[in-house]
Amino acid sequence: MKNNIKVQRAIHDLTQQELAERIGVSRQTINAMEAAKYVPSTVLALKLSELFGKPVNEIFELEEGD
Amino acid sequence: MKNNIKVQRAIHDLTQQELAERIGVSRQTINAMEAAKYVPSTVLALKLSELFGKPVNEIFELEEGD
DNA sequence: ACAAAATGTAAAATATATTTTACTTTATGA
DNA sequence: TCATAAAGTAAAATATATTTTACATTTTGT
Repeated sequence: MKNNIKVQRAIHDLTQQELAERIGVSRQTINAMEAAKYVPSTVLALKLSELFGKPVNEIFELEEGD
Repeated sequence: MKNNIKVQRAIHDLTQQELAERIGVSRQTINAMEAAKYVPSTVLALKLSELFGKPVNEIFELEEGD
């Protein structure tokens, strides 16, 4: 699964730290998520969706092998 | 977080077992997910989205306390 | 160039998703 | 009614998300 969190974060001019605080996770979680190092929960995906004003499907996308 | 998986499953006329096989999880995972007993991964949400032809945001929704 | 902020990364600890097995209860069709 | 499929549930085991702490590297502004 891939995502465009880094782009969305740039659009909304947020640091990883700020984004982390807004959705209630650690900075490392944001960092690892952007690097697609693991699969976040659906609650996190929905929170990002809400904050960015974008559907989950436009932030996250399935890849081969998922 | 709440969801309408049970309804979607009815629309597509699938048993929990069949749905589980389609998206590659156990039947208990589907059952527990319908009962909102835990938060599934974003990959699962996207697979349901793909199978049901519905955006993740129309299958899952945040609630107070999430 | 310097200082400070932001980002990348990693290991250990903890919380939680998911599986497996197994049993019970409920719905469905002959 | 009887047999069977489907759904509900639970405990233990395993995999994985997330946090915490800590440090290295890169970026940014002055």
